[in-house]
Amino acid sequence: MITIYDLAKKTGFSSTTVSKALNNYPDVSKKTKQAIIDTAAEMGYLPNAHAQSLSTKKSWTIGVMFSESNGVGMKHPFFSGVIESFRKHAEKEGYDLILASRNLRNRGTSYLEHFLYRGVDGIMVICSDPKDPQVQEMINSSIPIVVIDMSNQECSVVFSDNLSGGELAINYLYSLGHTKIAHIAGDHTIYAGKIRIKGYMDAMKKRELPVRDGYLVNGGLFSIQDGALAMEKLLDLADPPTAVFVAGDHMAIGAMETAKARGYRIPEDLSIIGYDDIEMASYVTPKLTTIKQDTDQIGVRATQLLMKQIIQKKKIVTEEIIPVTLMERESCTRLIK
Amino acid sequence: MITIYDLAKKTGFSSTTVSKALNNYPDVSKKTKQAIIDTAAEMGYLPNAHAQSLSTKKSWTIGVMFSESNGVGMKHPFFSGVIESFRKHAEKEGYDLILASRNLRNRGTSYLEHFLYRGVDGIMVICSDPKDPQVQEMINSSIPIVVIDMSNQECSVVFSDNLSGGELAINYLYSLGHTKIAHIAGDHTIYAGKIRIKGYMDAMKKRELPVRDGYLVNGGLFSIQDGALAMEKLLDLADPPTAVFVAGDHMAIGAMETAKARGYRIPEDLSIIGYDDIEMASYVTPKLTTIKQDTDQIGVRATQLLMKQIIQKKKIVTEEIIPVTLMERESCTRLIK
DNA sequence: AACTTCAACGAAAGCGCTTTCGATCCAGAG
DNA sequence: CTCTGGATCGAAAGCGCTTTCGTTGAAGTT
Repeated sequence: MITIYDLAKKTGFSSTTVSKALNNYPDVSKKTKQAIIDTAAEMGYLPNAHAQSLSTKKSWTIGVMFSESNGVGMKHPFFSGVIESFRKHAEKEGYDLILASRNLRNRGTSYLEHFLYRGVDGIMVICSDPKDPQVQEMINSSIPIVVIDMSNQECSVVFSDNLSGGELAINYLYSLGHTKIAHIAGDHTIYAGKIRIKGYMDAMKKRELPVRDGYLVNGGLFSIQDGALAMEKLLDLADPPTAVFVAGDHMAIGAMETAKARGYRIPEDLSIIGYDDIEMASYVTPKLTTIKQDTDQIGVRATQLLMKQIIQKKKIVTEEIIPVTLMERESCTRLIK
Repeated sequence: MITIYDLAKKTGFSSTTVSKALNNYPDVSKKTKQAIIDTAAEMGYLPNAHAQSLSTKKSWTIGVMFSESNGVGMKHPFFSGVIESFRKHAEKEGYDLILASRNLRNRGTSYLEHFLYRGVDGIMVICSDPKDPQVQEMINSSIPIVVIDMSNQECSVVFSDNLSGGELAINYLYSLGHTKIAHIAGDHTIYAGKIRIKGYMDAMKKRELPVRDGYLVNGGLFSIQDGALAMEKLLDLADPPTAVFVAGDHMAIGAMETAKARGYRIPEDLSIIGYDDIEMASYVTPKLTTIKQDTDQIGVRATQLLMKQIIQKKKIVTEEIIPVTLMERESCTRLIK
């Protein structure tokens, strides 16, 4: 490894001047600056990030944490979509992402501690559980942070407009003539799940549609199996719905599976609308009509929010709500009386 | 931030002893060791990773790079599956992953340079293009590295058994009575694509099945659209196949779409088998029969291989071939004459 | 000629930690 | 009572870089 001292020796300047030249300080002449840069290139010099960070207290890294409540981790399309978008944009600003582990050598450290240990400049969290103590700890610390997919009054958050998502869905279904509309909900410990329930309830009330007994069924942790199970309950009802708004695409797909298995035709006998617009939604049969979350935009806004805090060196608390859109496909149709 | 000097002051020992106590050196008594650890906990001491790395030349980080030939990046289920598995296992060994960017502040640095700059202990690469110059550069360097999804004679690689994958597929189709079997291939600049072609050709030859004109069609970069296009070509043939082995699930799904659009029933009129076993495969209609790549196992083996090199401090060149399995679902059926 | 100004450079301390190499002290050996 | 060896501890250098502050010399002022 070649250091600034090597460059100093070679060029005849001091290490101070070398450092300044490399960092484009004003108090070094054009000529020596060029000379130093040239020999740096020639000798294949690379700065040492650790030394730099130690000295400047800035690491140009961002810690990324996602809670894996249901064990899917990065494999969930929503997560990987957001992370990828975030990565791309953070990269443009010069930051690397570090995917942190918790159970590092020094046992029993929290994520916050771990990020502190790593000296990250900021933290990006994707978490759906507002009560997660690990996330709380990070939010309460003074480090710049942006959290995605939940709401919080004490930090920067960005999440989809889950409320109007429900409105959109119900409105659409209603416009197709449906009135017996059920909701397969995400667990209410999960922020998005809770709000989507509210969206559903509000929209139903607004149109004076009754939420019949059993029409609000908990679909658990958003998995395909959960959705399948929930649909069973719905179809077991004495007076089953003609349309169902499902809080997640995976669940919706599971729901379609059981409906089909039970002989229902979709959408003729039962309209289904999902939430997320994962890639799969476009390729199941029938193609799933759904509420699209804009993972790209979420990543973009999250980056901006975090950068702002890092630069200003102060936390800013704000809510960034990303609009959702209705993706009209094939799983819903006009109610035939 | 509180340092070992603060601990030294508080406990009355030297910083040397504090450091030794924290690192469990043998030449510090049980009693003082405990005292130091206690006050460290009490004062909320956290080591500084940058200082540590600077001093020890070990960063406990692994650089991760994936080539985004087709722009999907981490969003592709295979990538995110492997990365997630790798992360989990590297974490157990005490390593954090750093997702690197190339165009950092210092413009025009390569990935290798960037990883060197970051001082990673090793590199994990997911790349399908054996010719990628960036990857070559890394392989040729002396840093521990493991590359996934391609073959190479000069480093540790782990990839699926693409050859027997083809064999498996053709064998299965053949056992169902098919002889007119086509192949929608991945571009041959992509390692997996190339080998799967070979697997197809070998298996066909082995059974003395003719590869008719136009039966080997290039599906490009593994996208759904690519697959759809390729299937058009196949169905335009004067003597179209009765079964097709597709080099990737996305392509297979695209292929199914056009086949269905053209009025073919699957599997009655046309059997289709894919490659990957992405989640979606189980939920399209009909459920896609496919060759499953074991992303978990790939991640596990990659971690092990990399750890080994890091510990032994020397590159080891070896090939780890992960078995694939046939996932029999609904998109293939016995040929009805 | 004496003085101010400014551009260009360098000495040195500091960032927080590790590690080598002594130094010290005391128990037990001779 | 002296010597040896082992157990504990610390001084100091070093990792590679940044940054403050001072120094130098030449150009410009009066």
